[in-house]
Amino acid sequence: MVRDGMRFTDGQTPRGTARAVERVATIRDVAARAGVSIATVSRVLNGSGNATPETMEKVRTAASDLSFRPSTIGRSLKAARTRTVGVLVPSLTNPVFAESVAGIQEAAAEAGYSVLIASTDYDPGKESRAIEGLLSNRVEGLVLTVADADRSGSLDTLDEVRLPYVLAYNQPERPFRAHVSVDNVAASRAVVERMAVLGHRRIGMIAGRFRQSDRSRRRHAGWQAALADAGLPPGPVVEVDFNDLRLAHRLAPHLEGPERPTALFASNDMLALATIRALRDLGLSVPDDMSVCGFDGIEVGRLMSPSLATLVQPARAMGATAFECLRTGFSGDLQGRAVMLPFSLRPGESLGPAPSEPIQTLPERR
Amino acid sequence: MVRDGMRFTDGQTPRGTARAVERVATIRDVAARAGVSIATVSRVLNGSGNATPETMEKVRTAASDLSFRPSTIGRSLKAARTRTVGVLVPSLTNPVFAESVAGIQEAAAEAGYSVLIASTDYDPGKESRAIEGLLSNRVEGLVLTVADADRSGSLDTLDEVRLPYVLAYNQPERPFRAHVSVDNVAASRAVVERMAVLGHRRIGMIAGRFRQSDRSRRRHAGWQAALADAGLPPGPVVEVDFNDLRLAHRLAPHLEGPERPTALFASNDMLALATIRALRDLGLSVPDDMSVCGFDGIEVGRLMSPSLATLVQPARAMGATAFECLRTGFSGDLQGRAVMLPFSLRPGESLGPAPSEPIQTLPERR
DNA sequence: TCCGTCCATGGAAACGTTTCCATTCTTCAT
DNA sequence: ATGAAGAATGGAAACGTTTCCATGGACGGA
Repeated sequence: MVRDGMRFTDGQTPRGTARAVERVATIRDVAARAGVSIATVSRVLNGSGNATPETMEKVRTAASDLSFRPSTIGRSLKAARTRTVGVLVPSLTNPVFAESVAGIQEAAAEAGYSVLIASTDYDPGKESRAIEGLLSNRVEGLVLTVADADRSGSLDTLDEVRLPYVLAYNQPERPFRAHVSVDNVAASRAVVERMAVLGHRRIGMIAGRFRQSDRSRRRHAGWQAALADAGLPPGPVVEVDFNDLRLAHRLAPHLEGPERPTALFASNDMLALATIRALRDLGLSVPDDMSVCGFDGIEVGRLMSPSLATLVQPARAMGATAFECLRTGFSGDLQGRAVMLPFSLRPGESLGPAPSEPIQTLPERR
Repeated sequence: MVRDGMRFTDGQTPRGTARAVERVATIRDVAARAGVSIATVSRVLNGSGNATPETMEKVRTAASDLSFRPSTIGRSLKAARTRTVGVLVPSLTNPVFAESVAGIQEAAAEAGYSVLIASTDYDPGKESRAIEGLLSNRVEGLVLTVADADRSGSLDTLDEVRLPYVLAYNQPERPFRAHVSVDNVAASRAVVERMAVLGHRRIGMIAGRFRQSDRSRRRHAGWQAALADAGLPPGPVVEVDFNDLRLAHRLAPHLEGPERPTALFASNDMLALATIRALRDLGLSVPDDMSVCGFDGIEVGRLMSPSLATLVQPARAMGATAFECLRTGFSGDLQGRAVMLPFSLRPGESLGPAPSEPIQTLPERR
């Protein structure tokens, strides 16, 4: 029995490269040093089963002397549980996703889970490879945001292998897929109604490609419905690609003539920022010549000038909730679960009252 | 020999909860279905060793019928390699970190590595717990950004267990810790020199807490050195906390009198945005009354008005390079490796020429 | 004093891979 | 025809855990 010094139970010398890499201590090393069996070490360290105080002491010191850290991979193999979740988002650099990932990560850490991350860059190839990787890693579940939750090969795969997942931001039309989101239609209505209250009667929309985003579709629907309810004509809709945010030449055609909109609703904040920038390049002032309101509630919106008016989604809570939903759903049924989070309208300098001249011809709406 | 249908080699029924969870297929299931041994399955699927075309065919169909995905955890256990790296950043919601994480993730995916992510929120407790978690997960190495790379318990731990790591953004004074960064001193000098060229002679600095950030210290040093070289007096330095970005009351005292600065250099972009916001709240116009330049080069800076002048770090490349550095260093020695990435100055509307009155008393600097 | 309990501990199996080694079979040169 | 060489394949060990089961000892009650 070796009482002091690291003992390599298999008798081989530590493998090394140019730089001497010590073998990391295993439970056998701890057992040898403490002079007990590995079963006892496991029990003591996990607090399962009983042990003499002296034994516990011996094991604990041995473990700390060797700075033993139980290998989660050995543990996972035995337990058939990895305590790991996967996260898949289109992009980490969009603040709204970054924030929800932060929420997931925080909640996961709290619950003792690890987080494997992957991103798709809106590329279906990357997306499916990412999913494969996560599946191989035996994540216990996934929180993800996909382009279109109603037709997604990745989600089909997940359904097939019956791996639990919860969508974040996505709001599928077929509701059997668990998701956490805001009520995008109602939220968009709130924006448009607010614009109407401010006297705007020609309200356009800048939207992400409908094909590419269920959210964009929903938000467009809300915009449309609110306009109809208010008896306002639908303004121009500009569908833009997320890869090309230089909008000036796309917007210019709609900014001429007496029928030009006085307010633009952007289907997300990145689009709203790009819109403001483009308007400025075109010589228009926001909000004097044109009001703009975004959707997402990214933090930088508060810092810029003019500050960005936006529909705030609780991004961090969205991530955290999705994780909780997933975790509590591990042992139950996730099918059809949907959580709607509250939204709010954050006022900002980019959204002001409509210019006065057109209003004179209209009864003011309260 | 079972020829068709999934066979559970251990004879137990699939364990299930409320929702029938099928056991995921293992290599034994594939072997049984193909009528070969698990060794053969492994060889065929990994392309190691030879096999009859028919055998390969049988194995491949069996694997795909069962949608077999080799468990990386079984594999890792055997191979003592996890093909996983850990990433640790202060915050995922700061765009500059989000972007570097994106770079890491991209490079890692390319190289067939998985990415475990954790964040610290500038909380040492969270930081050490995160490190513990990553160590337990047997990551092969770490890319991380810490508050102060010269005194970091986490880095000491990593050195102790000899786990390879590469710092991103950090630029430790003691250079034995591998890192990828820009030359922060030179970069800051470039900013200040540019300001001088534009006629500014009283240049202040808004900096993150020096205690909290080696970068902030470096950038401050560069600012100081450049001022000295230009024969300019050091302007006011405002050290701010990252948790409280309402700066108006901090800035106000320095904005009075004839000696007030005409330009402010912020040690990072989030600070620069907050500064612009505060100035605006105080009734000053940027850049007419005060120029502001940031440091980081976050993308949203381009979109806002006024657009943000900033010292651009190649954040994505920083992440990608750090990962590559780590990966190629796995088998070698990482000690003392330092990579300096090029920086550039992005002009922006927030940085304009100095107001004319003070210039008349000064020889213009070229 | 003896028997039955319970407690502390150890042995060993199992989880899903990869890989070394051994075995069988084919093939080719002598 | 015989032996050697090589190809195809299978058996089994190993990786680091957890946990079931067995064993031995202490202790209390009759």
